[in-house]
Amino acid sequence: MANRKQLIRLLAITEKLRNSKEASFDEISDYLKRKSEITGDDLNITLRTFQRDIKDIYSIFDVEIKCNSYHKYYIQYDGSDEMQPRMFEAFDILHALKITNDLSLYIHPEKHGGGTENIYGFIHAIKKQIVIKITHKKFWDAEPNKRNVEPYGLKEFRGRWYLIAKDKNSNTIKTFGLDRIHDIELTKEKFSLPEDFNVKTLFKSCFGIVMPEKNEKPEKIILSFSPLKGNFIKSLPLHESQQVIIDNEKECRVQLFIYITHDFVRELLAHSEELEVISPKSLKNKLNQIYKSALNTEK
DNA sequence: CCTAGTATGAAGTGGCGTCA
DNA sequence: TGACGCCACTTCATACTAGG
Repeated sequence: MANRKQLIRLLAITEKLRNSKEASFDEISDYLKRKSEITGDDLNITLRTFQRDIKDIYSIFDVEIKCNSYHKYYIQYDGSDEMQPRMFEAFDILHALKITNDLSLYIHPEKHGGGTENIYGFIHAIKKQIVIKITHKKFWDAEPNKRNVEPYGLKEFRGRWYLIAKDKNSNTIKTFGLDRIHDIELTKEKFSLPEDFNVKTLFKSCFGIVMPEKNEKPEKIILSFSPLKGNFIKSLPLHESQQVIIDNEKECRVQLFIYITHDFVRELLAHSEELEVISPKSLKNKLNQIYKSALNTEK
């Protein structure tokens, strides 16, 4: 299982460089020393381990750290965008819970509903490229099933964590809700990541975590919201491709470029009469059909 | 059957030499 | 000077064993 201390250290280094833009190894070392006093873990390291950590931070968190000509380290590329802060949060909570173990008499945390209790195991397997056996239970299945998967990465969507992994049975990339995974087991088998694989580009045109069918293509979607709802949609975009094309006292019209997956359709249904689908026609028809069948009381 | 102690292999770390 | 490969050493996690 992944070394908890090491992960805390990687987080601390990333945190330090995020906060102070750039720092020399000595400054980072000082920071770790101070952090050690707070957490009780000895996080002190030598330059050699620090250099290894830089590589680990890149492979686990997709954060690239470089050294400039003034002997200062800085974050050159931060691929963590909206995803990692939540991950850090999950770690922090986990870590805090570990620290406050003695307080368990007084504190009763909900048993990590998000399934994050296995997160160290997942990170370890992703990093080491180890095939894992997961016991997974779908919402609609009574019986959990076991399957061997190649873990590629983790993704957060609307407060839930998902494992992105290749199912060894069907040879397709799937997402598994962490709260649906009851148990993980590391196997002896290793795998290698496809060269063109990148979690971010994989989900670029997805609404959430539902993967499109093989031959499906992302589509240009134009939606018109009521002005009131529009304010909400503007502050909390449906997707990163969202662009506001009309914004007046009558409507707020936005354009998206994504796959029409069933989770996206469900999201649209939630906006009911405050939303009108302008295009494509097929999506408009789909929504109409769902509304119609919902009204059909004959069933 | 459970717990504490021990053995063993794996993973993490530090130091040194080399390269750019 | 920083990055990195290599090797030796340390630490950690797990399996195993003995004793209650």
